[in-house]
Amino acid sequence: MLDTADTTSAQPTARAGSSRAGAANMERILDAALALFARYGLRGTRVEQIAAAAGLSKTNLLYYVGSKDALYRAVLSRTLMMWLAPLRELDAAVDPEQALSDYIIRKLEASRDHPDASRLWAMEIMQGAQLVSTILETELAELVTRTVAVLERWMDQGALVRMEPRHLLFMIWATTQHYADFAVQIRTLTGSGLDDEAFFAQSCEAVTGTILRGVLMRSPG
Amino acid sequence: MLDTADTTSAQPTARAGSSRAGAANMERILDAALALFARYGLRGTRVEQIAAAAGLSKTNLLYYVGSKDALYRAVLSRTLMMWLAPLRELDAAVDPEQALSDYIIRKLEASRDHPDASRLWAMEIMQGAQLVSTILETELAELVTRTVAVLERWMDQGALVRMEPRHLLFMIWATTQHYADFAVQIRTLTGSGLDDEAFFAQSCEAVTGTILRGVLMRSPG
Amino acid sequence: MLDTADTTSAQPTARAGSSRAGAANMERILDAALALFARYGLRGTRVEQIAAAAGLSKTNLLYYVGSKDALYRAVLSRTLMMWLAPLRELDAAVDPEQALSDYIIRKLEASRDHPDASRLWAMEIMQGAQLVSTILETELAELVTRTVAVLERWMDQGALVRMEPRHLLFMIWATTQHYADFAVQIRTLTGSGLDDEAFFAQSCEAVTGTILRGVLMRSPG
Amino acid sequence: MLDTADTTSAQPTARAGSSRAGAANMERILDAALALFARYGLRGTRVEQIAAAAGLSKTNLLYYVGSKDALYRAVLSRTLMMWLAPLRELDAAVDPEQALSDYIIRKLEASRDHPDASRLWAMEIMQGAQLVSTILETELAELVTRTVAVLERWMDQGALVRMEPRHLLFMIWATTQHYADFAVQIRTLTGSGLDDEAFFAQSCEAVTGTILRGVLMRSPG
DNA sequence: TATGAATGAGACTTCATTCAT
DNA sequence: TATGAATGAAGTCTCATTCAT
Repeated sequence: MLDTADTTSAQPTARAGSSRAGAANMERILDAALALFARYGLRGTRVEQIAAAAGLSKTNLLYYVGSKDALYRAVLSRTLMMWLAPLRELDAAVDPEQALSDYIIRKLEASRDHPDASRLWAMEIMQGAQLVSTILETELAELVTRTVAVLERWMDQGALVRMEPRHLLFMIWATTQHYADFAVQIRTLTGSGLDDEAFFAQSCEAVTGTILRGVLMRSPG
Repeated sequence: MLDTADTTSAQPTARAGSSRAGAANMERILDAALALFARYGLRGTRVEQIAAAAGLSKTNLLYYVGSKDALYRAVLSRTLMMWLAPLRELDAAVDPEQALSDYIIRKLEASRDHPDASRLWAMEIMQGAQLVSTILETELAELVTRTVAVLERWMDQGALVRMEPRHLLFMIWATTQHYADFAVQIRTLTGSGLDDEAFFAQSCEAVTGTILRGVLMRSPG
Repeated sequence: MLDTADTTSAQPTARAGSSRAGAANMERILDAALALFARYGLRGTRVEQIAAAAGLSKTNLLYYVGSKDALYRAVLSRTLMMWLAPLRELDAAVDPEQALSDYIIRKLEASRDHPDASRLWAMEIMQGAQLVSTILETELAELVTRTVAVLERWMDQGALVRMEPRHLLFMIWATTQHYADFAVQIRTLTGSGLDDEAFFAQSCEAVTGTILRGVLMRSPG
Repeated sequence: MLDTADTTSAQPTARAGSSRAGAANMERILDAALALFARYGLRGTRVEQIAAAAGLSKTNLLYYVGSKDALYRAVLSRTLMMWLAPLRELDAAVDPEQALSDYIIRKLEASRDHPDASRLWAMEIMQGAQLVSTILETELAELVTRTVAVLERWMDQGALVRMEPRHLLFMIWATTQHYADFAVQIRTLTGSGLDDEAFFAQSCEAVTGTILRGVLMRSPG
């Protein structure tokens, strides 16, 4: 059963999952759960659905995960890691153009590779961030503070347009995640999505180009 | 009971609610439902919750709306109107700087004044746009086609940076709606939200500034 | 409101229905209710259905009839009269062949003209005769006793085959009412019903012929 | 859960109930349901009632049968088999007197042993045969066609009085089923029922005697 | 008379979870 | 581990009836 206390552990301590087969099952469960929770929400997803998607019986699924809520928390904590990773990797050492460009691309790649994670995160925040509020207040806040310092340094150096740095972060998050969260809408309006290579490149170009032009003091070379 | 066929009518024809008291109740119901659906989703919201929030008995609520699903559809159709309105008003006659700036501000005002509507729309899209797919494919697509033409004309005139115009729309939507959809996260990280006048101004400035710099050929005056 | 105590009164004392329009409404209500109760049963019929069929609002219908149960009882008591009438008219003075023949024809006419009444009666009996048990035990029992005496006299006279006379009554009831109660089945198997003149004649002939041959000492002339 | 598609299967395929205990439960459920549906109708019977009668919890009952409607259909399909069986066994090889006599007795035995089935069938037909119309049109119609051929042959041979053979079938059905369907009325008027051995014999004698005398060319030996 | 509004007592059904094997 | 059986707590919706006008 999942350790229901530690919300942040990506690899939840499980009474199940210690064996080879068990671990594999656990993976399948988490994958299936992510896909379904991201689509139907916590309440909207039925345990039986997840079990079917993971190829287990409902009872057996619960044997592994303890409860629906615990599973949701486990999925969420895994998602969190994915969500925070790109920001952690923002490189303060390189020049801002390169750093921001890399960051935006990594975020778009995340949107392309883990759209469900992005959507789950979005739904969780929109619904009040009940379960992740702690993470927001600690890990994320801290990470943001650090990033803000970097951005401000760049502004002080005259490399970036002067603005509240957090808004810049919000804009990057918003634009990049939009391609995952609103994928259905985008597909309806363009006929394509990030999984299409050309479309990915085009989106990358549009987002990076516009934002960099918008915040760099000199147009990007 | 709601007219469940016409999903697009903002003022759902009600079997009940034709009288004075009925109409007032209907308003209260739609308001309460929007707030709750946006927060807890369709499945996560209980009819009784909505009834309580609207000051009616559960039974009486159902007398007006017929069913939870029908109510959801009614709320959604109302939300849709709010969501599409700003884009409809985009003025092709004025110069692009003014037009885009106005549009962004209107979108931010919408995020400030109707954050629930924005969130409901977002959730609906993220969950596959089951109910609004028709609207996406017809009304929205048409509106976008028209707007794209305007943007392309501006690009042809050398006023805007050349890019796929749809990405510009996506960026505007993403950045402006982000302030409503991720309000909790933003509040955690900044301590404020769009309801704060100064913060609204600051956000406006940041978003409009960055985007306009990012897409106008000459820096905005 | 109907007098809910007196189950047998065909013209229930109503607080409504004293005026011209009221009486007309009451008729329409009873007709509509009979048709629906006969088809869907007491529980299976909704007050609103009856109201719609009678051209009144649900509330107004209840104003007239007091309650669904009271209406059901009123309809039933009316039905009862129809059901008992033919037996009351069985003429002990004429010869048995004529008397039985007439009775069977009257029963078949009743099945043709008031199939709903027959069905309602049948359903009521099948469901335990909760409401009509009193009538069964008093009026019907008495009527049957009288008829049995007549039949026995005819047997004593050697006009009829000797048998328990009640079974003869049951057979007549069963065969004649069958054409109303199982009309759907009959129509499926023959393509016709008692409303068709030829079919009515044919049914009459078959039933009277068989029963009379079955119970008269000498073949009917 | 019941296979709700195949209305005709007497042994409804159940998602649940494959094990020993499950099958036994299923039997108890169907029995209880038949008794109650026959008495109170579909709408008039509460799931909880059936569950109690079967010795299960309401939830567990639904675990087996899926829904009230599905249960009703299952009961009905079982009833159908009972109803059609006697006619299937009508033996064209023996002489008409014997064959008809046997058939009538079998039908009376069915009325004695499965009165609920008879009543349920009757109610279903009276209410329009919504669910069994297909069976009426196919299986029953076919069976009747075959039987009609047999009866006509007998008429051609001069063994039976010439008449539309279907009316003879109707009369047999009507008179025999009457003892089940109108049992309450019969008991009120005679103090007895088919479960009483003497009464059964008497009824048998009366019905067979009358009908055979009514349709055979020579009085039965 | 007539009707829109309102309600409470059900009734069906869903679903996460537990039990027993 | 794995699963069929069982359950209780909820949740939606129906419907006869009453209220107020």
